Amino acid sequence: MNIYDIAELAGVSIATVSRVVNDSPLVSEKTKARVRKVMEENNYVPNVFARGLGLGTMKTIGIVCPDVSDAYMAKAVAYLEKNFREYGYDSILQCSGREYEDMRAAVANILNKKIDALFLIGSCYSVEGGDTPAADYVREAAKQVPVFVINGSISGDNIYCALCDDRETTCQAVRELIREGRRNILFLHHSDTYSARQKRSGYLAALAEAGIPENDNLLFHARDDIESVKQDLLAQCPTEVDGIFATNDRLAVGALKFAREAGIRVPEELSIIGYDNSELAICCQPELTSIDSMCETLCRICLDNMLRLLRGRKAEPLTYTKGALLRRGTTRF
Amino acid sequence: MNIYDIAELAGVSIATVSRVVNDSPLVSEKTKARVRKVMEENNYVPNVFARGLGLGTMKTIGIVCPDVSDAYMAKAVAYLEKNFREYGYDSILQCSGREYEDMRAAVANILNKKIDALFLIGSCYSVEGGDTPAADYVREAAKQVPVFVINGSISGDNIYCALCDDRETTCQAVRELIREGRRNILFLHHSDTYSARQKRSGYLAALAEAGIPENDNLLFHARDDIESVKQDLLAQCPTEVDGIFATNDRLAVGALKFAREAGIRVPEELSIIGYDNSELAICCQPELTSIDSMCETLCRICLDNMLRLLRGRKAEPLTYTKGALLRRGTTRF
DNA sequence: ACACTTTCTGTAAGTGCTTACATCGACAAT
DNA sequence: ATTGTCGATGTAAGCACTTACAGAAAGTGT
Repeated sequence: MNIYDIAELAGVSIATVSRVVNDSPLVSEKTKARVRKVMEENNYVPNVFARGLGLGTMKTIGIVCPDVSDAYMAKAVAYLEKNFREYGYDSILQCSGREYEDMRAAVANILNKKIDALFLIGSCYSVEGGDTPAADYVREAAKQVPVFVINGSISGDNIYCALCDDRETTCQAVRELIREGRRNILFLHHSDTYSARQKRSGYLAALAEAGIPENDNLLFHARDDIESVKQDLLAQCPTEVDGIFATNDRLAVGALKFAREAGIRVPEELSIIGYDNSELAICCQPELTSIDSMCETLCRICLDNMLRLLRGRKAEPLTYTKGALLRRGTTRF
Repeated sequence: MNIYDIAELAGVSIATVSRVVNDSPLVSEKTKARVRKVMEENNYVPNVFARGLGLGTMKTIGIVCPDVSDAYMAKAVAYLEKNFREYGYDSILQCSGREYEDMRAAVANILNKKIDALFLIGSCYSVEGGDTPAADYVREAAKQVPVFVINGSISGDNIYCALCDDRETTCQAVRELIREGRRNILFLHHSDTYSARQKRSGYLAALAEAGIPENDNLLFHARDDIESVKQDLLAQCPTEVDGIFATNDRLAVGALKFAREAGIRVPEELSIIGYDNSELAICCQPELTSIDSMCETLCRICLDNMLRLLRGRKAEPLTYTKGALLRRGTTRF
């Protein structure tokens, strides 16, 4: 059942059918109605490929993220997908893993699909100064199609980023720990992404403000699963630590488990703050004080930028939001 | 840069270029090499739409799930997407929500994309006897393209399901609770999906085996977020309860929080078992005994079935796995 | 040297749609 | 009656590929 069949059945030309499909004002309401009826009766659906060939676009948006099974990314993907569809776009998804080459391949592959826009999720696509190899292929991609980065920052033409001001947000959170009287605050991180570095920078700034000297022993690198974090801390956590700022909730939960095992009371002797406000935070005991990193807000910003762009208007290349500190049981404030 | 340009530059016809792209044995190695070189130099990529038009397929697989931000589904999507790509397929994703009409629309929409196979994730697509309205459109879809259902069961031609034998798995778990000496075991559930009914059936079977009479007060319906579950249980949990079987980990964690708030010791006075073995399970204290519902195993089965089918061989319409009980701190066994 | 394969390459006809341009009828203005 | 205008429809040329079929080149056997 193709456009010719419909044209024949409706007694019009294929051009008219095509116009009806696209709801062109060039067709009279009368013929529109007639053609539509024939289409419904034969449940005709235009062939996407032919359509794409003619139009050069298929109304799809590509999403690339390192790993959808990560809660933050899953939330973002879910939100984006839902909203895209409301505007008539479908999404094609590609999980790239975290290796440079795989990410590059993922982006290259998804570009071949003639997408109308590319969304990247996660700070692993970020670039500090703006000139690491990882950013190159994104800039390359941006030559073909607008690129939107959620929770990451890449400078360049046709690249639009929305991110949480992790530095400032972290700084404020650490300030609160200091106000509680904590002096030996551990910075617990896993990877060395842009986002992690921003957080570290905010952490150091808060210490500096309070006149607390830096201490390299307090920059603690751990593996990224709950059990390993616990083990790593049990093995080498400096004894004087009275506060832990973790770059994500999983690490924070690991820290909490470490405290329990080490017999350290939380929050009496040790305060813990997580990041991302995932479901893990309200799952543990005491519930974890965490930072809402505004996943959906960032998605919304990128989405709005995209719509603006598609309507021929200007979009904002870089937007910051601030995270919100959610006070719960692992801190005293 | 299209096939004509490459043909001209390489001094061959477009047919030859096309054959090189498709690695046809009809082209001599010599010309293949020459054409490939030209393609690389100009980084030529065949147009997907034209390709799709000619071939009638674009090597993409559709995935429909109610909600990717659910941990189980996210895990499945991640696994599938990764594996599809290994076999040269891309994935297009659609989150359907849990409403019947939305699910129907999602499936209809994704079918228009000329996908090569359709994957459905989640038991909300399931059908007990095989004849609820929800199954109709899936059967309709199966006329166009093979359908694979992960953790759900729909009978029909060209539909291939893989699911965890929730009934038997639940039955075994409840048996263990009984062996522990529990007599008043609460069945804590949220929705009324096929999967939930299977679990209930297993629960009842275990009770029957042990000669424990059914008690409707012990079939407890709660809302599906941690805080609400806790509230619901605080409000109306029968006092004699000494065991809780929850249909997912979130509910189980809610139950754990309830116990803590009600001053009931776990596992001394109350045992709790969850389902899905999500990260939540190892996050709480004591860690949650849970059932691994074999997400990736089920995905693997469907994937294998698909590959078999694409190679023209027969696939298994219905495969069961058994879940694995992971004993942790919320039970005494 | 000839016929006959075999191997490789080219020609051209799809594939189903969009859209610039042409056409046609109706109606208004002259 | 004649020209002009405008709205509705049709014609045909893309769009970038695949592939059946034709044909040329090369190799084989006699």
